Amino acid sequence: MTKRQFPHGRRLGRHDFSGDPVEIARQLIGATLLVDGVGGRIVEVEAYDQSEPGSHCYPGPTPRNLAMFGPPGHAYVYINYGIHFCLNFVCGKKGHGCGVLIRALEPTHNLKRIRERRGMDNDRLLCAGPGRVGQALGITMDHYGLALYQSPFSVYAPANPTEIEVITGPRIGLKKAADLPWRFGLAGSRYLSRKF
DNA sequence: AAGTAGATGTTCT
DNA sequence: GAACATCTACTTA
Repeated sequence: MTKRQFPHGRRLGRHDFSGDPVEIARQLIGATLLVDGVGGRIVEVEAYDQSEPGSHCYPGPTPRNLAMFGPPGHAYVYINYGIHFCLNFVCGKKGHGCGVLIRALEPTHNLKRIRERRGMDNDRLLCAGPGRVGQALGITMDHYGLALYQSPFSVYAPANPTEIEVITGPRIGLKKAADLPWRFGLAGSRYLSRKF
């Protein structure tokens, strides 16, 4: 009998997000993210923390960033350039602002729906960038603050965490704290937003 | 392949 | 007003 290759490991719970955002960002590479059953494998993320000026939570709690000061394991959604809905996983401990921006997915679940939402057939570009991920998954402000371990979200650990090669680099699009190497990606993936 | 401009609206100075 | 954790379409090579 042949060994069954499962697409992913166990479902992540709230405790999986309570920790250092840089460490969690690294571990999220290769995980699977679904919203209402639509999504794919996480191939690129960035970490953000209250302690550095590149982060939205650097100034402390505001109406916009409040979710990042709430419990870990919830969604922080922001609108970028007036157009794009970008999704973050809130990490750390309640009261300390930090999170992980989901920058790119390898689409694996319900490609049909993703292509519809994105209005294109080029699989490589469906989820290659935070704005594209938001559109592909149908993210809106309705998702702000929702738990990642409950419907409509589901996040699954990688099936084979030891075989995943993670590459690191500076975060994209920042003028402040642009030197921190807090961008992480799946080595060799063709679904990255940009080369490392 | 690489560069530029325009879209579009909330937040910050 | 300016900046902004970006994307697309269009230009130039």
